[in-house]
Parts: sequence; C-alpha cells; structure tokens
Amino acid sequence: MEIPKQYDPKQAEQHHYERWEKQGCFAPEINRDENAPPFCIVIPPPNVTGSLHMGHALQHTMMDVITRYKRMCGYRTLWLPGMDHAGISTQLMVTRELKKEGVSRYDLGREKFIERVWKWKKESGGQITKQMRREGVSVDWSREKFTMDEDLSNAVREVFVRLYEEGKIYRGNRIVNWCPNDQTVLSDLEVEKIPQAGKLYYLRYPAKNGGGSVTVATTRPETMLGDTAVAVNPADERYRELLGQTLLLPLTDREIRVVADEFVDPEFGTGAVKVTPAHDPNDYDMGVRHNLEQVVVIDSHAKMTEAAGAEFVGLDRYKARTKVVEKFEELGLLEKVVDYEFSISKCERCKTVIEPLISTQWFLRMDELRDDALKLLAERKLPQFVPEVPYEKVYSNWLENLRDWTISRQLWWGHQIPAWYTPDGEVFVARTEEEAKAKAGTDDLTQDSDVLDTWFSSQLWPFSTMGWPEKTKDLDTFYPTSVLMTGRDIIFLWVSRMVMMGLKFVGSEPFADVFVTGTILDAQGQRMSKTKMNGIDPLEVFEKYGVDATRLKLASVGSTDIRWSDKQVESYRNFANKIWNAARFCMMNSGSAAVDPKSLTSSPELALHDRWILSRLNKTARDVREALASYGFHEAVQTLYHFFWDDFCDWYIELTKTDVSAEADSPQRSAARTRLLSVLEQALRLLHPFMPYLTEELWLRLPGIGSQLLHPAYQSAEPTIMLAWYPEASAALIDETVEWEMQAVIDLISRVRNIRSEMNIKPGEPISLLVGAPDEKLRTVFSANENQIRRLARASEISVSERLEAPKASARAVLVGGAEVAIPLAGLIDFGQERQRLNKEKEKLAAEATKLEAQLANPQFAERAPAEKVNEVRERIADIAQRSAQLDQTIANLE
RNA sequence: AGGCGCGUAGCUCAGGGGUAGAGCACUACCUUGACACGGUAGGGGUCUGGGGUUCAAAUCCCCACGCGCCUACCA
Repeated sequence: MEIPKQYDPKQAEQHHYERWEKQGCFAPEINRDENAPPFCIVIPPPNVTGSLHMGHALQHTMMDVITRYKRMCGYRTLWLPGMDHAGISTQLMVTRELKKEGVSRYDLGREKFIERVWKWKKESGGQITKQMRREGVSVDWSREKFTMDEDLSNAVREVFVRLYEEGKIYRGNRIVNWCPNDQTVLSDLEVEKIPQAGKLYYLRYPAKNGGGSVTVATTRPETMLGDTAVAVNPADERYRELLGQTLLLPLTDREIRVVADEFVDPEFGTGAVKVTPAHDPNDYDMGVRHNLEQVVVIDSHAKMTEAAGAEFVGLDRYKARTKVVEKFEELGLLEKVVDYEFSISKCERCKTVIEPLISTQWFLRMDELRDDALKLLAERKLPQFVPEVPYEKVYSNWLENLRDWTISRQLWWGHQIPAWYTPDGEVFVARTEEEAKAKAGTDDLTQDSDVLDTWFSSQLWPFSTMGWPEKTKDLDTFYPTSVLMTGRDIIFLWVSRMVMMGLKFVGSEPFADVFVTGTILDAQGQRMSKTKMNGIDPLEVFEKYGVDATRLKLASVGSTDIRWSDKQVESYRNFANKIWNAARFCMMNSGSAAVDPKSLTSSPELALHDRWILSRLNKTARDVREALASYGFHEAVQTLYHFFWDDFCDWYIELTKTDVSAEADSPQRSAARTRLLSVLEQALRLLHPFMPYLTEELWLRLPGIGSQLLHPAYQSAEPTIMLAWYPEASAALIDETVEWEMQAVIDLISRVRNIRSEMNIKPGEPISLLVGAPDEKLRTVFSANENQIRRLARASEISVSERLEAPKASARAVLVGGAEVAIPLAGLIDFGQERQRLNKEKEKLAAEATKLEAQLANPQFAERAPAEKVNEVRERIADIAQRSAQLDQTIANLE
C-alpha cells in the first residue's frame, strides 16, 4: 500500500479544482432535479485592483462552506463571482502607471485613457480571481461578472433614468466633500474623521457702530475671508443687544450681520460663531436659513480665490491661514490662540484634508427608499442579521439618519452619467445617446462628463448580475438570494443600498440573511492594514500549512474579532494529517472490503463499539447541520474535530482493530472493515465543506466509491465527494443507552490507565484487573467487552464479579454505578503512594459533596428549584457518598 | 458627545442561570504495526472588580475600571 505517512496539501491542491471546474460542478446546472430548492450567494465583488487578503479569505471560506454544504444537501446552488471596477482606485493605479511614462491622463484624453484602463484590466487586473481558485471556492466562473460589463452598465443606466424620471435623482448646487488631490467630490462614507491636535483661534470683529466688538472662535481662520455673518443663540443674554447689528469684517471691506440661530451652542467658545456658508456644511445650512450670501474664497485646488482679496489670492489654504492670523495680530484683533483637539475630515483613499465646497453635483434622494427598507425590517424582519445584535441596530440607526447621496464623481473611469446637455444647458436624461437626441430634438448634445460613484453600480449587484432588467431565468430562480456574507465595514456603503435598490427595482429584498464576519487582527490586536504593513498574506499561510487547515481556522472565527496566530492553523494542519492517517489505516486494512452506506445501520448483534460509533456519527451529523443552519461555524468545526479525533480515532479505530485486523478471513472481519470504511466515508463527507481538498483526495482513493454515493440530484455526474449526499442524522441510530454503556467502558479503561500512570507502572508491565459491579447490566457490559478492556488497558487478564474481592496490595478506583476496579500489585505497590493517591481523590469528592449538601440544605432550593434539579443533586450526593465509602474501605484495607 | 462590543487557564478563544471547556504551551511516561503533525495520564481558572435580581449568577441587571469599534454638523 503506497500511501505516504504525511499528508501533502500541495499535492492535493493541484488537480481537484480544475477537475471540479471543468466538470461543471460549480454551476447550478449540475443539479438535474427540477424541483431542487435554490440556494444562492452573490460574492461581495472585490476590487479589480485588489489582491487576496485575510478578510477575503475569511469571507470566502464561510461562503464556500455554506455553498458546498447546501450543494451536498441537494440544493440548486449558485455562488456568483465577479469584480468591481473600483472607480477611484483603478483610475489612480493607471494614472500612476502613466506617470512613469511621463504622461498625464489629460495628455491622453478621456477616450484613450479609458482604453488604457481596459488594457490594464485585461493584462494585470483581477489577480484576485486566480488567487481565489487556490482557496477552493466553488463559485460558478461561467457566470462571472464585472460591474462595467455591457449588461451591468445597461442596468445602471436603466436605474438612473427611472430614478431621474421619478424625481429621486436630481442635479443641484450644494456644499459637498471635495478632495483637492483627487479632484472629485466624495460621499460622506468616503470621508474619514481623524482626531487631530490643532488650535482654536479667537478673532475679534469690530462693530460698525460704537466701539464694541464680537469675538468668534474658529479652527480655520482662513475661511473668515468668506464670512457673511456671525451667529449667536437667540436665548443668549450676552448678545441680545448685538442682534441685527452690523460688523466690519476685518481684512475685507465687507459688512456682515449678526444673526440668531438655535444651532449655536452658547457654551462653546465665545458663544458667537462666524458663518462661512461657502466652506462649512453647518454654515451652509445656516446660510440657507438666513438667506446669506455665499462667498467662495477657496477653490477646487484648495487655493484662495480672487474673492479672498488681492493679498491672499493664489495662496494655499494653510499659508492663507498663517497670513490671516498674522494680520489679525497686527491689527490687535487676535484675542488668543488655544490648543484644541478636534476631528478633521480626510479623503479615505489619499488622506488629503477634505475641503467643503459648493458645487453642482448629482444627488439621489434617499427618504422614500430608506423608509421602504426600514419598513421591510420592521414588518418582515428582513434582512435577518447574524449576529442580530448589534448589526440590526447599526443598520437601522444609520438608515434613520440618512441624507441624500452624492452620486456623481469627477472621474473618467466608471459609468458615465447618462445625461446630455443642449448648448443652452437644457438636460436630457436617457438610456442611450439616440434616445437623448430624440428627446431633445437635436443632435447637438454633450454628455455629462462625470461618472457615477462606484457604489451606484455595486448596489445593483444582486440583480444586475442576473440579467436585470431582462426577466431572466436566473433572476427568477435565484433572486432573492439566500444570504449575504460580508465584513461589517460595508453595511452602510453596500448592504443597505442593495436592500433599497432590490426593493425598488425587483420588488423584493435582495437576500434573506446577512451574516457579518469578524475581523482578523494581528497578534497585537491591531487591524491589518497596508499602511501598517502588518497584514498576513493568506497565500503564505496556504503555502505553509495548506489550504484546508487555513480554511478550518478561518471557519472557526465566526463573527467575532480574533487575533491571528499561526499556532491555531498549525493545530488544524495536524488535524488534517490525523485525518490522512486515519484514512491510511482504514485503507491499509480494508482487504477486499468497500464502502457501503448500508453497513451503517444498527442491529442488536453489533458490538457495543459499533453501535456507539453509529450513534456518535449520527449525532455529529445532526449537530453540524444544526450549527450550520444558524451559521454556527465555530461550533460545527469543534463538533467535527472532536468527533473525528476523539471518537473516531482515539476510540473507534482502537476498539475495532481486533475485528479489522484479524488474521483469518471471516464474515465478521469483512463486515468490520466495510463498516470502518463507511464510517470514514461519512466523516469525510461531513468534513468536505470545510476541507475540500483533503476530503476529495481521500474519498477518491476509497474502495467502493462511485456515482451511487452521490446525491440523487447529481446521479449523472462524475463521482466526486462534493456532490455526495451530506449525511443526515437518523434518530433511530442515536442511542443514549449505548453511549452510556460505552462511556462506562471508556471510564474503566481511563481509570486503569490513570492508576498505571500515577503508580509509575511501565506500559509493558503486565497487570490483571478485578472488576466488581453490583449492577448486573454493568457487569454484562464489562464482560461483553473484556477483550477491548484488556487490550486498551494493557491488562493480561480481567475478571468481573458482583463483589470486588482483591488482595490488600491492590490499587483501586471507584467507577460509575457503584462499580470498582482493583489492580493487584503484589511487590509493586507503594502503600504510602497509593494512600496519597486515594486521599487526593477523596478530597475532590468531599469538596464537591460539601457544595452540593449546602445547596440541598437550603430549604428554598428544595421548594423553588424544579424537582428534576433537586433530584439530580440528591443523586449526585448519593453517588459521591457511595464512592467515598468505597474509598474509605479501600484505604482501610491498605493497612 | 452618544451608541455598541469585549474582559473566562500562561497564550488564542469557545460557552453561557444549575458539576468551568477546547487548541496551543507546560509536566511525566511511551519510538505499542495509521499518525511523534502521534499516544497515555496529569497540573493549571474567586470566569476584571463591586453591588443587585434569583432557591441558584461566569452567565441576567446596575455601577466602576481596562481594551476595542462605530456613529456625530459643536465652530
């Protein structure tokens, strides 16, 4: 038999994926059952510029586990892959490439630039799709989509036009987040607030009449050049007289009013606020309320405009700040400067400080869409978040406070806005240029040069990828999808928007469940990030420990944040090797036996350990299915790990060795071999969604595998474990009595081993066992399993009787049900040591008894606790009393 | 400023009103015919602290401390 002693993950990872893909195992069409229920996941499309990181590996593992599981359960399964065109990232990447050639995108022009991006995409984009194949993800590559594909772009235009026609999309002149570096507007979600140490400047503005003045506090003195008012709280007594008065704005010849506004907090600063409607979102709102002029003093490159005055025009905003402060000081109008920590808005991508600017952009009105999403959650509890706490609240709170969304971007790479202008500025929104021309009645049109926010197309992903707005078969079959699995960072950016769009355009929710994964942190508990360089490359982990071991680790992460540790992957690598060697044993001892699921039915003639492993196997299938039904990945992994290692390897293989490796051929021997192989085969199926490569590698080697093991929906497919029927628990095979009996045997063996170890009896030293069991049933169990006990406890002989009669020079232990075991140790026993060992045991019992007795002594306990609990405590006390008595006896006998 | 989560063995983490768990690490023994990436047996925890509810709290509630995360228009 030529099976290596160590599992080689790389070898197994080499060929199966290609075979699966070629044979169409990933496509839903492999399922020939017309009535098969659908199961569908759409992948959160990674950026075309991206490469695989731990977050992907984590999410992909969980999606793959569920997908493979559902497929094995006979669902018509689709996991749809694809990529996002990632507007800004991609444009920056290509721009950088061009820069190396000494060319700017403007030199190239829009059309050539976009051609260049496509060329880049074709040649070096989408690295991630190759890396994903290594992960073993069972996505249907034949349906792979890209947000800039022709059909997805159609969907984008369709949605845009319909929303425009309904008045939800509008063009407006508003204050927006502007990135002076990327030269584009950004949505609120693409801006991050970073706390920063700064200064608060107190500036004095003289009043026009009389010698008075007002002091305002600001973090941005340079914006004072654009001030058009000072605001105070109407309830603020201090400024009552000032209301309606006129101030002389220093450094300018402008006169500004003092207005009253509730927004102003009298407690902060001086209680008077300078108002710069053109350069601050709050001031903008105040400006609207008080009909204030908007004086633009900073331009799109964050330089001062002409309106800032001759002295300042052309200055960078920070240079202007210094200069403004200097001037105020010269004029004696700078009251003070204090240290002040505040949050500053930065561009999420390039970290440039955002400049709030007034600009004409396209917006999407969110109120109705938002209300529908909230209604869906309130009335039908969709989507169902897992874990529900805290994500359901996070999601609904955000929706409740939602503002209109700035959807235009001043980029070239993306979906160009389907709006055309006549020379005199009239706008026509249409699906195509032809349609626009027809509407406008002229050919002289110019298309809006902006593109849409990348998320505008991603929000359509669950249905645009399935052919919407056409009524396709996929859409009919797979929408709404089953579950969305993602990290918590895009609940707002993506999840909520998909819900709103799904409701709006398909009329139903895009997915039933949203499973939110945890975050993998580095060993110090910090988030992995490119800038910190603390990321762990999943491909390196695959290389070192194998894909399956890594997947098992990732699957067990679930939804909590976790610090990365190679150690855990290593232990799953060991587990993989354990599985390999268990299978190796089964196959080396299989002879002419073959896998046969029919051998997995119980009958009273079967030995205890056989009935036991069937019970354990079925319980495992039940528990794993239950765990996966509620996305309990961690629990599923633990259940499988312990079933395979503890139950199957440590006990069952050991217990069945005599049967399986008997010298002489017999019906019993071949039945035992068939059973062993079949239990293994079932275990491999249970493990397959988590460890696809290892299980396939082994499964294909098992004797007797074939199409007959596949789920009926896949009967015509080539044999592969990924299409085998996922084991289903049979309640009839779960037998608590059998498990209890087996546990008694296991306990006996463990107690004997414990004595051996504590008494320093060499493993080779022959011992004999005397077992006393007043309970007849227990005696039967022990007697029936004499051979097993002898072998596993390494005893040369064993005798079971009603009452224990053993020589004084024996080591003893008390077992369940009043049973006892004694090991005669004439000449070997150290009485002192044995007494010590027994006393230690007695102390343990005594401590437990004290606790229980105190509980029982409490009259309230007997009165109020359920009778069942009270009885349980009584029984335990009785059991402990019996054991203690036996121990006392044993200790006394030692003398 | 609000909201949320976390604090359990040396480490990384499960669990969660009724006997405190796993893996790794540690100790001792074992090259036993599947596997030393292994086997057997052990040691190790006032479940952050303090109150409360309850017959019973690691678990539920409140407070404190520590650590994270998210949201926010306080100049």
